[in-house]
Amino acid sequence: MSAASEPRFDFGRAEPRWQAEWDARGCFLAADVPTDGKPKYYVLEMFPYPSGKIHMGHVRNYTLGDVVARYKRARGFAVMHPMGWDAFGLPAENAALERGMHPAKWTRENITNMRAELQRMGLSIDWTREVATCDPSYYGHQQKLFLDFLRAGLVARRESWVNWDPVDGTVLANEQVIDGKGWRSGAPIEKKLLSQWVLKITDYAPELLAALDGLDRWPERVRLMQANWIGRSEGARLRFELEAPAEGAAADGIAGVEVYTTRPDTLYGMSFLAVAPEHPLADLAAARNAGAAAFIAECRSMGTSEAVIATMEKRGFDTGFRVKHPFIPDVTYPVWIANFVLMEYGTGAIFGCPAHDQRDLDFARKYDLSVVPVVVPAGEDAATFSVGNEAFDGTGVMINSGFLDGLAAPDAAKRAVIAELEARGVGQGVVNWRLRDWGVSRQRYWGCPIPVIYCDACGVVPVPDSQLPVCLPDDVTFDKPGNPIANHPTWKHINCPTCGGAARRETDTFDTFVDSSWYFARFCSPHSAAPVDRAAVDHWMPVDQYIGGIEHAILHLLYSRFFSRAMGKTGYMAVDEPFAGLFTQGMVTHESYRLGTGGNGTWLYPDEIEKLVDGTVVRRETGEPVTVGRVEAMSKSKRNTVDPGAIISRYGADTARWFILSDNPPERDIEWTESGVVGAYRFTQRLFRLAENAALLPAAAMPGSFGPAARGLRRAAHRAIQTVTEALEGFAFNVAVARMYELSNAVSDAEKAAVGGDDEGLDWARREAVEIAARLVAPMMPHLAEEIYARLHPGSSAIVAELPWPEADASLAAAELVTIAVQVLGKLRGTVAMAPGSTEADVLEAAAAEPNVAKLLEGKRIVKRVYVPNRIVNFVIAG
RNA sequence: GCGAGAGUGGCGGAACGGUAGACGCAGUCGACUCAAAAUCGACCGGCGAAAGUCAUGGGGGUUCGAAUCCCCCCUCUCGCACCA
Repeated sequence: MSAASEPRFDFGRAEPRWQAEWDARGCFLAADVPTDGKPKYYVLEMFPYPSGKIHMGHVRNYTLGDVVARYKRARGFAVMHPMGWDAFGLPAENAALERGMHPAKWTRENITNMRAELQRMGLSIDWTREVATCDPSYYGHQQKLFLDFLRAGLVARRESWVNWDPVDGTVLANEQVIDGKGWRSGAPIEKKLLSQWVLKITDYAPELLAALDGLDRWPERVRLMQANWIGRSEGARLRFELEAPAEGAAADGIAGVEVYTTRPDTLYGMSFLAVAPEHPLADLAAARNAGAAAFIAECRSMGTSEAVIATMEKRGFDTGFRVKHPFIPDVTYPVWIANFVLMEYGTGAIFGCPAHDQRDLDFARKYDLSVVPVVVPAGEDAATFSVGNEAFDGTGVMINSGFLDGLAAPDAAKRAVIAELEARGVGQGVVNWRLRDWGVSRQRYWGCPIPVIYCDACGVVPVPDSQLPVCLPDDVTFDKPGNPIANHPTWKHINCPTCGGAARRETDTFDTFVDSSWYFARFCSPHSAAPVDRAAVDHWMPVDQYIGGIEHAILHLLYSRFFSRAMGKTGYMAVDEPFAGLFTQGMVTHESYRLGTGGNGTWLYPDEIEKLVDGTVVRRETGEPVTVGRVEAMSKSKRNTVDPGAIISRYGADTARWFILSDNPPERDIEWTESGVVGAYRFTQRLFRLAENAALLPAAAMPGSFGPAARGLRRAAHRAIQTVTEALEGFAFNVAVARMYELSNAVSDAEKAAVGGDDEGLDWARREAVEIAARLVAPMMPHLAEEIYARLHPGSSAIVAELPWPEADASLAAAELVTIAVQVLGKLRGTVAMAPGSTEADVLEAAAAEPNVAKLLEGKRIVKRVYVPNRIVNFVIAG
């Protein structure tokens, strides 16, 4: 057969043709409120930010979801699989600043491009449900939800600290703060207190924690991370009286400091008290002490991110104030301002017990404060136990602690000390939560306007529902510092809806996490005049399978869980948990390349380099040497990206889908390699060729009996139905791919056996196996599957996308013999082949007779015989 | 720093506590070819002539049996509240 007549899967023609066919038949449309009686299945992947082009992470995410959607459809579910755009956010404003392009135009162009790219992937998406969060027809409903939350008491106004760039006159995201400086201006950033709208997620902290137990189709680690984030702790609040009241500027002197601790049992090990730089007592210290003021000012320039605060050097300033110990008369401790104490957690003040807390110990060693152990580990001598540079935070027995001595720490001692605090009226046991209320105000243009009005006479006035949506002004400029909406000459000026007097609009917009906290509900009825249609959400919610990156394990998922409850409270929805099943995928990584040999040259794109036969890597155009860097997440800054569009053009969507599924488990990071893609491409061609050869065989009635090769092939095919199904159910897509390779190898073997051979029924079995292969591979490579099926059934109007999932014949799939491993003392010494139903006695006899095993057993006493049916025999011998 | 994961041949990985390395990629040799590509066949963890033996990041433990369960350590990844 010459190369020219070699059958080839022409993806360039086949893929658009099948996409058009699915579209024409409406294969993937769902109804808002279906009446077909089928069980529903809602598959959702995290919607993308429209950055301009899809990246490999998207290909992976949406391929995973599409496999699930297509598989569930074949299993008889009515599947809803929508797509939309998380279209508000900072990058659009950056584009405006850098290229003078309006965020709306930039975003809409990006959406158009990315939609086309996603459509080329052959995803089984109901595009009639598409929404973009930057569209007033979406965000107007969000404003309505917010106003209903406000009326329901779920919203508050509160001050909080933000990163402030004094040069750009703007608030910075944590990621825009680099080494304490603004990324654009380079100016040292400051902490600034701003009045913000918050959603009261902490009202739901206990419930959000408790309900995690019911999320049995979520990864355990995500539930753990959320539980830790919510951070329930049991401790005590206690008040320390100042030795002498601190004089305030006015009459509001401070007489004491309230502290929250999870370890009240270590109270006798105290050596200092520390307050956050933002604490009122710190303010008082600053008022009378220039050193304190300078230290606080320094702390102000260190950013608001917890990670930054926790990793920097622990530093403090002694205010000169002293507090009294609640139980020990006449003993006082210094009050420090410390840069590692968080104003947002607990009361913004701690007592320091260096012996039993690492941060306190580091601080005490730096400033030479005393370190008194009050808990000794079991087995340690109280007289000699001391703490070096490692705090002891384990369980033990109380010492040096007055009435607590001898009690078990921490639990019994905690109970005793709390009882004493309560008896003396200086403190009480409390449950504390790490979770903070959700600040949703952003001083940015490209977001959903917060629909409130400020009136000097009436105060804060919600925008009346009839005036929604509050649309963003289009005619904004980005040439001045600050928020473009606030700078707009007229937009914010409005008459108060209550009194009619002059008033101004809120110029802050919502955090984009608000947009993504309810889009899954909107997808159920994307054209509804209300935020959601109750019948539609009642039918479709919760999402049965949600798929996205692990990087969203906490914030997005927790906010969405809160939002569903808030929408429940305001009557929009009855489902508390929006995502019944969650799958978190790994990242897509690639080698990175830098010009030169020092590893610090310009980053190069993968298609700018060439790997020579001797293993060295050079720049293709110039031959300059290139350093191959580590494999890491694809990112624009490192230029280690691969453009999915180019891959699809060159190898086809099925190849891209197949590779991204094949190489490793979906929850793990995947390294994109060119050779892997070529391998995937070869498989599409191989499967097509095998299938087409079989399709050329005459279609005939099923024979009455089959020869050995035909029986073997049928066994392989029916086993593949079982194993591929099992793998898909378990999200083990890489295993499903491996099973498909095994089936194609079996078809290939049969093709060879057919040459010259005369095996009864082999032609029929080949056609059967190839049809099974097409239907099993369809969720993963849908275009190829259709193409094969069409060759097998010329003239038929049936398509794989509308066919049910194949059923395995278990009797055909069963093995004729099983191999049982035989061990002696746990080491493999041989195998025996047995019929599947063999008795234990028969298997043990055959195992003992295996020559190698018999040799080892000779003259020995068998102490124990371990027998695991169909798997293993282990002889434990003595003597 | 705190919280959460991951680590198996040259590479990606497979493996209800039960034959470690399925399947793929790369590679080596061979067939076909004028040649190349494609395709097909054989080999493919280390040591050893073989019998064997050592091997799942490192060190301990539980078990008849551990990649899998427990403890300690190392390395890498994710999150840390205004990136999405």
